[in-house]
Amino acid sequence: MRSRLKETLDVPAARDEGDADKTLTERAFRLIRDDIVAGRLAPGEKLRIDPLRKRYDIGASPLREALSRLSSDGMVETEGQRGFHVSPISLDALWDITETRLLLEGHALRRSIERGGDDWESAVVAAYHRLHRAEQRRRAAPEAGLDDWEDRNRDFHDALIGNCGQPWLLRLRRILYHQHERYRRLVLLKRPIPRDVEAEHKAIMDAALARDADTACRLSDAHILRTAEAIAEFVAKHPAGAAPEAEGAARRA
Amino acid sequence: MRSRLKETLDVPAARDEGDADKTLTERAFRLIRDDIVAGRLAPGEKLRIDPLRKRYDIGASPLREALSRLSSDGMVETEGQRGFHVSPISLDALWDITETRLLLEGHALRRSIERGGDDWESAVVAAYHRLHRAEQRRRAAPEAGLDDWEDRNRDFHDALIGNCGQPWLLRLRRILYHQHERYRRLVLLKRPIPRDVEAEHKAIMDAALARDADTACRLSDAHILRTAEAIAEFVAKHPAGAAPEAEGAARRA
DNA sequence: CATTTATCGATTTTCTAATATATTTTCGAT
DNA sequence: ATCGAAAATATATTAGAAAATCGATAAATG
Repeated sequence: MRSRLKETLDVPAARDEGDADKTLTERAFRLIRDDIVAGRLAPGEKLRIDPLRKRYDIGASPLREALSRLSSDGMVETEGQRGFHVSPISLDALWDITETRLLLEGHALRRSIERGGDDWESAVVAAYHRLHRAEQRRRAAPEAGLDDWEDRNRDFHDALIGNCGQPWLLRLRRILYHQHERYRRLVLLKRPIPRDVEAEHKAIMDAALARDADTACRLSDAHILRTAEAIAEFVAKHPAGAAPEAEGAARRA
Repeated sequence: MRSRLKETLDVPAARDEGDADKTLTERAFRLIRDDIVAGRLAPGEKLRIDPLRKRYDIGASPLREALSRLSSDGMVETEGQRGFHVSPISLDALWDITETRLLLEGHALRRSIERGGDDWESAVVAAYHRLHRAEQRRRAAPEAGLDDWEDRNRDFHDALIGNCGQPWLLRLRRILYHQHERYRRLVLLKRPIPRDVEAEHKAIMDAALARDADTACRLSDAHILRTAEAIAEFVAKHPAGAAPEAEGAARRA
């Protein structure tokens, strides 16, 4: 009778939501979102339809539908008859996102651990392994595999909380994760990871597999908070890009 | 520097998000969502474009954009190239939504109370007063003012948590509130409110104004849980409409 | 003369209408 | 009955037209 919670466990290393780009709208959605998250579309930048059409080779309607969905996810904003633009960033928003994510992720992690199960355990171990490999590879070629590392980092955190049995909780938390990822990557564009994130991941996994929910949540909170603090520090020093209104479209003047 | 948190307090009794329907897309978004929440579009019902065009007198593109946004909010689902349909309902989803909302609403309420402030207090009192008047009116004409009562009930709960200072928390919680409202109204279509909800509202407000966050959260949790239990009981007895796939479109056969 | 207000044109966004693509149903043959 | 091919239906997409906004220049006012 129950139908869709396949995101929960079935495909541990699956890509994000909808998976395969069955329609141009889905394709546009993923491409634009990834460009925003990766910083290739700058915060506050105006998103005019024609340039986007050429950039992605996709017609106006699918683009507008994708942008509509992204506006529901808070990645772009749309105002009246004035088109779309990438959501600006700010320190306030960073802390808002961080605290709310802390709340959701903590709850989901605890539930996930309490429910336990063999499938979940092996999914966590597998995801950690894949992430570990990406970390090693990244140490060799620091700039190269960032996209890859991000994918696996996301998969690892998804696997940890994926057993909580609350699709809505996971859904909302994923929105925040993507927002958080955007802030993080704006920093990672210019700096390497500043601390031993790998060890933190291992500690969280060990606590989770030992069914020690309190410790796992504490470590997870610290993990997220440390990241947010690093981002905040960076943003405070380099205020560039903080809600710069129009940027990147300085083609005319 | 900070820009948009006007939803938080500025306009206590404001209607939902985007307010005025500046574009047909916004208009379609609100109309369809309200029809789904009010049960005029049944759970699982297929949403074909042509019938919708005639129903709302809006073209295909704005409709599709509105449906795209609604799919991000979980009100409709879209699968590959097979169009849109109203999200089905289920007991599992009800509890998922309820528990997740409990988490967000509790946190937001506590924050809101802790931060206090005169503006917030008066907004809460005003919203309660408006709700109170609607309750009285509804006792006189039980069926009539349901839409009105729902608006004011939403405004009251919004006012309580609106002072938490976390726009993202409010944003995600609002998604869940609408989902919850949908389940509730599917029941209210056929039954009156089964308990003294008015007294519960008053108790929550009193605790909030007394800055007793623990009590307010406890009462709020109980309030939400009791509602969910009433819905669950009803849905268990009347399994009709639970993921009925295609319904209401039984025009052909 | 400086500042504001009004107006026009260019650009952009929004929407309608028509085309192409995919899916579902129907119908006939095995 | 079951399967497969073809028609019918619906969806997704493109192209083009209508509405609105923005910027610049000109007129009006203090």
